[in-house]
Amino acid sequence: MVQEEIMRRGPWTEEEDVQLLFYVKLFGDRRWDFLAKVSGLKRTGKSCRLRWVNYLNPDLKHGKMTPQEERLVLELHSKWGNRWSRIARKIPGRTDNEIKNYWRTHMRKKAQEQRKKSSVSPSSSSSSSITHEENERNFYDTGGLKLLQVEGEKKSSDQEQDGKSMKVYSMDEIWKDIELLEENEEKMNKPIMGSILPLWDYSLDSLWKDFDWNNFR
DNA sequence: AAGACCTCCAACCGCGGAACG
DNA sequence: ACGTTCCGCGGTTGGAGGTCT
Repeated sequence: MVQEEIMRRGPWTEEEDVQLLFYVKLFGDRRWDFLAKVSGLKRTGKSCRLRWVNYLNPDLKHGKMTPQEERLVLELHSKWGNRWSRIARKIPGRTDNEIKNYWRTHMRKKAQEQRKKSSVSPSSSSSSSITHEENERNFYDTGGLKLLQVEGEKKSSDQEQDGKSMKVYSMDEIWKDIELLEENEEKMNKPIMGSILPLWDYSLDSLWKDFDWNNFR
């Protein structure tokens, strides 16, 4: 279609952000196709929604995950697997995208560490036919922490079962892992808490501040 | 100094399901 | 009941910036 050809894609500009903020404020964060049209933004409704949900929404926190949030993510992921939006709902101010990205980057690291360990002492996985690559995939992909699932433990194709979730990873092990991680971070002189990104805060704050809603009423 | 490699995250895509006419 | 539209989800990609060699 001709209309699709002129649709903008890629990174959002500040002007587009301001424009979207204005129209969301005006019409609410629903009916994204409509919003996209009336705003004059050459973006799809989908793109507008994504920008709002993942970035512009003032309820969002930005910056590094706190240890508490990390724990929650681990705990909830062990319960629900890759149900990112569901996990996000339990962690105020964080989006599914953010959590998903966090999980992929941090858990990949963990998986690699795990891999190193197991290659040093291969005895534990002697009966398994799973390759290292498969191990890594299982660890941070759909199965959550299946890698560490004890052989013979009941397996379920879908972990989605509200309160009666399957347990694949003991919380003790999770805490231990986190403590180790935090120790390492402290040794490397990296502050864990309170490192909110000033740059982002500045830009969005200024965006919200500079934008005087009253002028548009 | 510079090129290669890695990490992180914003944004996109495809799909399924809900809502609506 | 059916088709269409819209929304939300999970997976994936691309690029910017950082780190390593």
